This record gives sequence, C-alpha cells and structure tokens, in this order.
Amino acid sequence: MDAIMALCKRRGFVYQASEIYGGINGFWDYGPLGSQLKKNLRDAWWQDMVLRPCWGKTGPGGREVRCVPVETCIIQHPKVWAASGHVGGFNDPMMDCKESKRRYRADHLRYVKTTDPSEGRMFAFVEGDADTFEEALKRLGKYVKRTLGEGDLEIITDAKPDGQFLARVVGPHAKEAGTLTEPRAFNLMFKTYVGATATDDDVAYLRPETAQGVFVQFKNVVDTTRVKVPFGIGNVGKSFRNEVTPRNFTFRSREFEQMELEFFCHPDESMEWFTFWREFRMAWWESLGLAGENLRLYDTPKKDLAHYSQAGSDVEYRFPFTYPGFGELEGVAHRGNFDLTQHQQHSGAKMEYNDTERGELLPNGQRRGERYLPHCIEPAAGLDRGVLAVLCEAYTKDESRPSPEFMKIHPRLAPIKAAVFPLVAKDGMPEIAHKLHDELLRRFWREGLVESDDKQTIGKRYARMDEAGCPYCFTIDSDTLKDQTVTVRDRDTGGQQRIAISHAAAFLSDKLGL
RNA sequence: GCGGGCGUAACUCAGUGGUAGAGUGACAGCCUUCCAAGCUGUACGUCGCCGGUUCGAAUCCGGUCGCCCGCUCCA
Repeated sequence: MDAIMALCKRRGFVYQASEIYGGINGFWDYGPLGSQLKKNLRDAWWQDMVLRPCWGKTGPGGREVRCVPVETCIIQHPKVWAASGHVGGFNDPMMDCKESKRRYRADHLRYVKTTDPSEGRMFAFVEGDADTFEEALKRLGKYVKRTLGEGDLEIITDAKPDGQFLARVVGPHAKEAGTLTEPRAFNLMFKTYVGATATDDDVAYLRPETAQGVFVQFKNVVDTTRVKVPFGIGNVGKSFRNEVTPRNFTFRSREFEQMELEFFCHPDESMEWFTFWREFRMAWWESLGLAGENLRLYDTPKKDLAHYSQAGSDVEYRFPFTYPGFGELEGVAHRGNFDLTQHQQHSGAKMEYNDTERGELLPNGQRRGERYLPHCIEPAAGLDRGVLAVLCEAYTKDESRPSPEFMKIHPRLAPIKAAVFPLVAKDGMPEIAHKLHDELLRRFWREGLVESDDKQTIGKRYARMDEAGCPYCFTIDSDTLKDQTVTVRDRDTGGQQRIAISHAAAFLSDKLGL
C-alpha cells in the first residue's frame, strides 16, 4: 500500500488535501492524472447507468431498462434528514472507558445499584448483554458484601450520566469507578448554517448520501418527464460524513463522491429487479478491469439488514489494507418503499405512483390503473473507492521489466490514452511525431489526454508512461521515413507491433472500444 | 477516542548534540535508431508544526498536526 501511495503522489494521482499546512484528516485531493481517472470512471458510470443503462441489456420480462438523471443539492431542508432517519441514526452519543479502552453507545448502557442510598457505587452493563449484566451483579454483591435479592436491586435505565454520576460508576469491563467519560455526540453529519445570521434556527446539514435528493424529487420527475415505472433515477455527487476514524488512504474519507441509482418498480417485481441489478453491477466493475479473485459479490445476511430492507448485496474489493478481507465498493440495497413512505409522512406530499398499465381491463381497452408506492432498488457506488480499487488493481510490480512499477489501468479509464514519441529527436522524426500527435488529439481529446514527448531516451519515456498507466505508445523511427509505419508499444506486455501511420487513429479507436 | 509505529529534497531513505546528505526522479545541453543507458551541468530543504533544554537541536524533552497499523466506531 505504501508503494501505491508513493506512486499516486509521484505521478499526480492523489495528494493529501492542504498538505503544505500539515494536511487535514480525512480529505484528499486528486492531481492531474487522478482527476482525469476519476472523471473517466464517473463518465463510465453515467454512460452505462443513465445514457444507455446496462449496455442495452434488457431487464426482467425482457423490458428495456430506462433511467434518467438528476443533480440535487448537497444542502437540503433539514427535515429531509429527519425523514430519512439520518438525524437520529447519525447522532448516537458514545462513552469511552479510560481503563478498558472500550467504547459504548450511551443509550445502550444500564446501571445497577442497591436500593440503599448509602451504598453509592453503581455498576454499568450493556443492555441485552447477559455477560456484562451478570458481571455487574457479581461485582455489586462483592462491593456490598452480602447476597442480594430481587428487591435490593435498582436498575437505572434513564440515567443522565454527568460527571458526578459517573464518578460512582464502574464500567462494564473496568475494575475502578469513574473511568467512563461523559457521553459525546458523534455528529456524523456535517453541520452548517444557512443564511448569514447563523443561529440555531438556521442549522442545516451537508448530505451524507445523494439518494435522498432523488426520493425528494421523485414526484417531480414522474410528473414532468413521461417516465413510467419501472425506471431509475441517477444522481452523482459529493457527500460528507464526519467519520469517527478516517482510514486507509482515500477509502474512508470525510468528503467523498457517490454514484447512486434509485430504481423504482412495482412491489411484485422488486426481487427480480434486485437480482438483475446486483448481477449487472458486479459485471460492470468486472468490465473495468476489477475481474478475478479480488472482486466479489457478497450478500448481506438477513440479520444484518436494516429493518426496512428486504435484501442487500455488496460489491466488494480486496484492497491491500483489507487483505485477506474485502472492502465495500458498492451496496445494492432493496429498500422497499421505506424512503417514499417516510417522505410522504414527513412532508405530507403524496408520493404514490399511478400505474396506468395495471388494474383491471376496462371495456374501452384501457386499464383501470393501480396506485401504489413503488419499491426501490438502490445500487449505490463509491466513486472514490472505485478509483482506489482501480489504482490498487492496476499497480503491478515486475522486477524483470525495465520499468519495474507500472499501472495496468483499463484503457477505458486510463487518464492518458496514448503517447507519441520520436525515437530520437532528429532526422525529421519530431516533426512527424507532432503531426501524428495533432491528429490523435483532434480525434481523441474527448476521451482523455494524448501526450507527446521528445526529451530523454526512449526507455525513460516508456517508463514514465507505464507509471502513468498509458496503454499505448506510438513511436516514429527511421523506418517511418521510408514506409510510413510506426511502432505501437503495449504497456502490459512491453511488446511492439508495426502498423501504418495512417492506421494509428483507427488502431487506438478500436483498442479504446470506441 | 485509546494504544503502537512513523514524519529529513518530488520519491525511497541515511544522518543520535557541532556547516543538511545519498540514490532515484525533474530540468537544460551533448550523445543516442526501441526500453528508467552514458557524459556534463542546473534547480529543489520552514529536517511536519509550536514551544522548551543547551553556547549550539534534524538529533534531547513537552505539546500539537498528519500518515500507517491494531482496537473501537461506522456502512
């Protein structure tokens, strides 16, 4: 991992944010190559999920997969996050034990004491955890030096654990009293103020996910764009979470970008669509070079599902820092109609969809129609995690090569698509190279960078392109002067072939899958 | 939040109280007809930051910030 991070810095893929000021925990910037790589991955998602979903494959029942995009705001009405459950769920106060180094959710701790107020010490235990409860009873009995009956015990469930209270408490895994800290709120949502007055009434949050923007605009999209269920709404953008522990390079950042699709369908068809999406999303990541044992599709066990969720699968990648385990790239969740229900309740707006293709057949040949809250399948991918996985997968070490470190980035994602070199900077070769470079640039500038370089030795230039992940290098040599051919060097094999200079663009176009 | 490790040039690292170093990379020139080759030269340092001890600190001490690992947490 250190070698990958060093290369990312050296070649301008990823820099630490605010580095000259000492860095800022949980934030990373992308350099010239990294930002282009990230854009290519984002574009690939947009193309394959919105513009031509699933490469044109049909969904369940042979139906065309239809999706439309939206772009919603990072800051939404604060009630959005109350409805989504983030305000509660992202604010669990936690308590730390200075002795046992453990951390507890404050609302999970209970305290047992005797009914005798002179026996001041209390013993904490974790609600629903028999081990800590029995331990607490045992310790309490020892402390008061007598056997305790039911009537002697008092269990405090609604404690306000301030300093005075906690001084009397022995933690669940501690021996001494007074080692628990006061509850601290872990605001996983970034707070800000809307308007210049910045009072408590103006509090707003930076979104922790892009999905809610879609649910909030669901009705507008249905009413204004002639979409029919089943269909999807894609939304890409930055989200923010005040992670307790940002870790593992860009894997868990506080500012990160998501690519989320909310796919709405009839409840009866939701499991079929879930299966369809879970399989396509896996195939999509595989198509970008994350094939093989480092990628897996992991089904969330029933017991770990959120209460409203009927199924969930994660596309996971085996990162160097998770090895031999895996880290989540994308979660495909069956969310039922939870979100639309929540927003319907909290906002009072009707979210029901009127499906004119369902219901009983009327004499005039129309359907009566059926009103329902669609179910939602949510493939939600982490763009920065995707970039990181691509970088990890691409990083290759081969000491037998002149360039021992190189980046095997899939041609579709590679920030630099091709480079053009004169073998040596004389005999008119630079001029021919510049001409070919111009031609390729005119043809491929929308896809990514096309480089040219006539400095240094050819080996050095190849090696540079290898580290940048450029898949193909065209080289003009003395034969070019005679027969109008160039060599093409393949990054992954180092092998070369000779093609007509007039076919260079077609060759590259083919290799890039255009 | 706790514990451990680390922080010196763009990268990898040496330097344990006395003038800031090496290799690689970058840049310029020469040379060079296919893989970080060779020669010459140039640029690049708040030694993470702040404070303390000392005649003198990259080096010792305290604090702080950041990165990595483990726990915890989180999806």
